[in-house]
Amino acid sequence: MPRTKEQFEEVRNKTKHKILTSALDLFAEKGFKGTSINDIAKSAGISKGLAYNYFKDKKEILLGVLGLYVGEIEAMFSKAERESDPKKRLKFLINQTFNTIQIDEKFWRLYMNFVLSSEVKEEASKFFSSFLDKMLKELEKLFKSIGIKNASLESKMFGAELDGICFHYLIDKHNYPIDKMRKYLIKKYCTK
Amino acid sequence: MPRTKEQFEEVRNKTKHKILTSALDLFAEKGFKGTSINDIAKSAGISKGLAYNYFKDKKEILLGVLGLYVGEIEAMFSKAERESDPKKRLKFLINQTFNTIQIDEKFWRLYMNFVLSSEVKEEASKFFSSFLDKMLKELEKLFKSIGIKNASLESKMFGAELDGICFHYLIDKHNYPIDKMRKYLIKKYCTK
Amino acid sequence: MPRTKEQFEEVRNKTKHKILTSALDLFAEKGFKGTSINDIAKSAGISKGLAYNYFKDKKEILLGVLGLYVGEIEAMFSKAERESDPKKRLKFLINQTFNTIQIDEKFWRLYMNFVLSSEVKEEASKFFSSFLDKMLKELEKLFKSIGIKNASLESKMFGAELDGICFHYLIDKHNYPIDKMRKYLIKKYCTK
Amino acid sequence: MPRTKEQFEEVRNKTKHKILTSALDLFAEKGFKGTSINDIAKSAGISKGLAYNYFKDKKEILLGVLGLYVGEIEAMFSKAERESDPKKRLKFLINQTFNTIQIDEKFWRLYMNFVLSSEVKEEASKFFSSFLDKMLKELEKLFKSIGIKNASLESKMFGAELDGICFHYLIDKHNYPIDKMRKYLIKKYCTK
DNA sequence: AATGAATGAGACTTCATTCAT
DNA sequence: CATGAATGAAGTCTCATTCAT
Repeated sequence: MPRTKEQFEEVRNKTKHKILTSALDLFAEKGFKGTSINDIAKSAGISKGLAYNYFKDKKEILLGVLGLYVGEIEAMFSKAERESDPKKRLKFLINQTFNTIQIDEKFWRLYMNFVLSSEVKEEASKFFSSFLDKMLKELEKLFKSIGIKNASLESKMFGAELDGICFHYLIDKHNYPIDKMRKYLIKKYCTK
Repeated sequence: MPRTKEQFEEVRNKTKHKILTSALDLFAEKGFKGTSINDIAKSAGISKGLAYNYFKDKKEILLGVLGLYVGEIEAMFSKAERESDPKKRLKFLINQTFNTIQIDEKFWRLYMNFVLSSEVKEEASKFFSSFLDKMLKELEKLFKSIGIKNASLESKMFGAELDGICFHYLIDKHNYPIDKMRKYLIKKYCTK
Repeated sequence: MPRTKEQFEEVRNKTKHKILTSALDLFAEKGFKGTSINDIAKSAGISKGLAYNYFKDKKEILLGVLGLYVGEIEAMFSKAERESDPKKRLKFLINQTFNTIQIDEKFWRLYMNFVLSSEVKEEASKFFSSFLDKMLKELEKLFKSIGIKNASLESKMFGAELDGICFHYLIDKHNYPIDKMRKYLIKKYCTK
Repeated sequence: MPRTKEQFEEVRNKTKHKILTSALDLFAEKGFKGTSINDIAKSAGISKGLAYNYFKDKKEILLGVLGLYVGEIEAMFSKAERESDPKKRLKFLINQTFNTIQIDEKFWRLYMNFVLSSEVKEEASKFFSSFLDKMLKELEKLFKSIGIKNASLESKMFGAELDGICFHYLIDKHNYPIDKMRKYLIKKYCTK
């Protein structure tokens, strides 16, 4: 008797997720080109061929990995919207950003790697660039509503600080004083 | 007799340099794994085989590329030393950094790409990490001598700003207001 | 009790037939190697696994497809036998041949493809070669009984004409004047 | 010291030719899909990788094989042009065709296989179809100039005879009376 | 010093076939 | 009887590296 659709669905989801998380780790560590399907399959505990039952090709796996975080990031922004006080909203965003940098470290490593490298030209680049763009626009709006003068420049500097901190944290996460940086930023931007 | 030797030497150096600059462009654009020896040789106008006459293997070419800039960066720091006034020294460093980001854009793209991903594990990573470390230490010293309170944190924030700006510039160099950012930084850190 | 068995049988036959006709279409269009079991299963509206419930492997499907037409062709010949007048018998054969070329176009495409290439060496080749041989022998007998001089050669030429016409028709069926060719042949061989 | 261009050229031509003739044999016997690059390389006595130094991909090898004969066929036609007497010209063409069928048997096997199969859709199909078309047009013209009534139909029948004979010869070349067929055709079409 | 032909390992990908359910 | 997840072999293709000349 065949399995029910639900049973298949569940197996598929499990395997798919295992592939994606394995791929995230490997891509983040060794880069896209530096990671073979074999690496991913082994790490996910499946056969090379099965990966192609779930993803049309290697690029699709990368996009799948990115997809894992799209929802999360958008959720963060829309959740921030609910906070009407601009400074509190900014504080929330800072905290969330620092949280995700530490929790989803692998993803951010991927982000930093791919937004510049264009190993996978169109697909990933598009994703990352648009994300950065969106974030900077959002920040500028927020800075304006806080009443910061020269919001365009200030928000860009703030964005640079965030990405610079993320960058340095990823390079040497064990020694980087990320929590001090977080507090510093909150004090600087979110108090009168 | 020595004449001939010198001429040989000069030809060798020229060829070597052409290989390295070709490689830099290609690595920066397509990544290390994405660039073939053939690509480099063609771009340098030589044969594949000849490249191996100058470099033991592909990794050596990468290290050679990095070596191109080691001297330059160290020169910058030691030149800054000559300026005794700390604020002027910082100003000099900021200006030099922004200059090199724009002039040696390809190198910095490489730097940002490799420091995280380690497509070529040890060799390049080591180079880049140690460079970053050195720079941050230097900055902290400088901030202290300027008399900035909390120099450790402030210098790290300043480092993050520099790298963040570099990062965003490389992502979208045509639209990024890099000169405004430079002026902003100088005003912030180098005036009373 | 027997009722249920018959129903089962009917379902099986229907499914089997669907697989075979789907396979014929695909084999004729994309070749044996160019057609996957998945293609066939999808086209037949069943699962990949079920195909193996009906056929041991891919080759068996091909043989099954050929089997679909064995009966038909033999029926044609034995039906022709019933016509005692040799010229009428030849006329009948010509008409039947032209009919089947147009109706069972896919099969004849398969025939022409496989008789030479032997993608599937022995099985299909044997089938097709023996069919051709039989046909040519039959024709020679017929030509003799009509009283044609040099029946061996003439019948071979006639066979070449039939296969040549089939060949050209399949290459460009929309523009080929197949009905004119048919009439021409009948006039040439079946009238005094 | 590097080899001269001529030396390289010669090596390349030799290897390329070996690849093409090996490929012709294999494609003719086992089909395009049924022949692996490994098969070809082994048969040509080279490494798999080297094949790609000469041909961009497998399709290019096929086209290269076809190219081997393009010149030959066109030469045949233009040589026939020089014979002003139409019947003699037709006789020449018949003889040449039968010669090439026997000498270049492998090529004609390829032709018959590919013109129908569309294993390699566009590239090869185009080549073969246009060749057939051209030949039929040429024949029709020739038949008209001979003064044959109903030249269009007669020339098509003649074309079918040629291809049918070729077809049957390839199926069973050891037993097929190809020389008798040739004489028969010449007698039929080229004498008063 | 210089060339590019040649190799071979390894990458991506496909697919016939098996099997648990 | 029926499903499609899973495997593994095999195929296409790339590329760092070697080597004869």
